[in-house]
Amino acid sequence: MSTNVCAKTKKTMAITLEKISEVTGFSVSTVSRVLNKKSKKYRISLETERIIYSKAKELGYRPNELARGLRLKKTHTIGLVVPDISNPFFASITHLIQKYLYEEGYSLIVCNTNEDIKTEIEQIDLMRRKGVDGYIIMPVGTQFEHIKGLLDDNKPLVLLDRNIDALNANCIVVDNYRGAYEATECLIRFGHERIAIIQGLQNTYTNNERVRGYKDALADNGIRIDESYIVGNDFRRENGYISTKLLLKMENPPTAIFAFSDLITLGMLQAISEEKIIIPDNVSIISFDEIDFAPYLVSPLSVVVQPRELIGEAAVKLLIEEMRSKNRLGKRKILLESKLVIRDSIKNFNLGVAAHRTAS
Amino acid sequence: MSTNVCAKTKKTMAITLEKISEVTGFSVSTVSRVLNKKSKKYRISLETERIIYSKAKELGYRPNELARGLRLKKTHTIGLVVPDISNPFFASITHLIQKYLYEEGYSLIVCNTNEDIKTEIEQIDLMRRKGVDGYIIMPVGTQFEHIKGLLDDNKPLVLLDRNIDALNANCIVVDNYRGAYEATECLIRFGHERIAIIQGLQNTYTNNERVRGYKDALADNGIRIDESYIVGNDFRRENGYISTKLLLKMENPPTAIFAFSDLITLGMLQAISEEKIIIPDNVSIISFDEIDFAPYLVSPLSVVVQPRELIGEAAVKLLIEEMRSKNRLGKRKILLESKLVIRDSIKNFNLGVAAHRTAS
DNA sequence: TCTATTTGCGCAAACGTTTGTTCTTATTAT
DNA sequence: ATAATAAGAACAAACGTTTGCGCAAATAGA
Repeated sequence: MSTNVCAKTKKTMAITLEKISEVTGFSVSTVSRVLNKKSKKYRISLETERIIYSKAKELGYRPNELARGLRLKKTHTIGLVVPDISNPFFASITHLIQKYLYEEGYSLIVCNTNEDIKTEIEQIDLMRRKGVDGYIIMPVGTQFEHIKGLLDDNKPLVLLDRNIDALNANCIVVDNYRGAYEATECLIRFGHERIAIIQGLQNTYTNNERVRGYKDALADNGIRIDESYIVGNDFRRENGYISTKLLLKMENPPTAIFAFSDLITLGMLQAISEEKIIIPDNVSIISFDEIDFAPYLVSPLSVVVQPRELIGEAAVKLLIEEMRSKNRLGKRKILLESKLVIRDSIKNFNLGVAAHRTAS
Repeated sequence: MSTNVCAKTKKTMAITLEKISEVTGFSVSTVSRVLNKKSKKYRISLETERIIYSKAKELGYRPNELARGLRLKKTHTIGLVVPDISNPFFASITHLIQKYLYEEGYSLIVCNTNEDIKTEIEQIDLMRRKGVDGYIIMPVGTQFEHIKGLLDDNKPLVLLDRNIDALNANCIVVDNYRGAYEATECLIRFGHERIAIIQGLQNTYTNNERVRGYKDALADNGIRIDESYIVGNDFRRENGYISTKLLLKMENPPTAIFAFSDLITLGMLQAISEEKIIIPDNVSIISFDEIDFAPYLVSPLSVVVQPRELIGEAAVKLLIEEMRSKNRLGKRKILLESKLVIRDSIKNFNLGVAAHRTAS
């Protein structure tokens, strides 16, 4: 191991093809071909192959992926853009994406945008410069010039969780409209009419769809839409807290609140707890996103579950497919179903008691 | 924009220094120097600078970071190795690390090891080949040859959450021993003697320390250590579920259970719920790791909180410092304090009632 | 006017790969 | 014995940067 120490700098130098070439006496090209398993194709003798292999192993050769990427224009790295990786929903998806990509031999560069479009633009630009082979993006908003630019490179790209209609890109989304519609309808069936929603970030795809589902459910059931029951503007906890406080203080407060994310629900629970209000007796709640602890809350929480595993798996599958068959196979838009899980957090006015537990 | 389309392949080519050199008539070196803000140093005229800048902007020049990395031996990328990014604790830390690194101008490559040493070794090797500038690692176990190899390159490295004593590396850990000791002691003060623990992965630093804290607390209070109350071997949910079932089925079941992770607690709650056992009347519980929903659970959960923000921030700070001052400034080991938060999940035998709420 | 200095910029090597082409030698066929 | 072929391996260009050095022209000093 003393062979890889640079004489002048005394620093250990990385083992390169050249070094192996020197010690074996074969040219760099031959070494490269052997190590890339191209011996047959280039008719390298078995003896040569054996020598090179063993020397490479002995020296602990490790190919320089930068050089390789430069030459090959392939980095085996995928860029993932996510709004907030500390959100359990996104964390879970990230986990799955990383897992599947690893199985396919890809690494992952992860970027948080914190729902900030400027950061998103910068981060995507950076990934592009780093030569990632493809992108999985959960975009912040409806602005998309920077993503359009990406499509022009024609590197594979899939939009996740949030679609941008104006963009001809692969995308995988959950049927947010239907999820919200069903949740709202369920509340209505249980006798609620004053139903509030706490929105997430406005003008995001998911939020728009959910609001639409909510409104249509009300309209279809002949309930007037009261804009004062539509509050909030952020998917985070603080929004849930403040918005709930506001709702509870109304002269005619809602009998049910529909929170548009798990973190909003967290803030909401805090507010409700502080106000010493009882779920579901005084207020019913339902939330978007699975919450692991939902069944064990003071009042087991009803939720709209999104199929995280499917989302992560489908994203990688789509991306890999597009990488394999580089010829245009048309962009695909995949719509996944959400699932309503009713627990005790909804009061059933028709029975005069709490809703019957349907699932755990 | 038609200038960047390759005549033969009809594909859009990336804008390179060479392309800018062609259209402006200046050499590649001059273009490079201008774009790297080295005009003064190399005495490039302001006029030239202006021309090059505007052309670069017009063409949308984007430096190839692979080439740059190859030449400069710097990638401005940090490798993060995490056991399970879907775990809220790790997700939260990852988020913070990414945030701080971004502020410092670094990207993040993230690897999940799923607590598997083989994956860890592979992933670290891959990062090394990709030329990351530094590493933040939450190692799986106590095996460390592969990490030692990293130290030999002398790239900055910080071990997080889990220390490896045998390794002379920077590291940031929480005082797991003390956290476990205090939690156990609290249970004892409340009159518990049959205290069980559900361990995480054995032979990890965190687990070892916690077990040690638990045992010492018992010993110091004159309680015999009963090995049958020490169960489990994994930080995940399933372990919590199964281990709890086993504990509850014992002929002489524990009056309190101390879960070594949030996910273990989740499984535990499921088991307790299925067995229709009441917390804290029939069994008291306390858990390692903050759980956002802890206050709103059927029985508000007592926890040992670890300072996530500090962990993430300290990790990045240490790493950056080591990168800046490349001269050896000695490895540092930082120990952070955990905090005990008592809620209603612990029965106080001394009062004959549930513990008084101390904090929310 | 002649030399010294400064100004402005280009040449070319290097980073570590991959791969089409070419070159040498050995083998086979005629 | 000669030509054709095959086997084995080396050459060199290319990927897109950065940077030490050198060179010409312009300016300054004498």
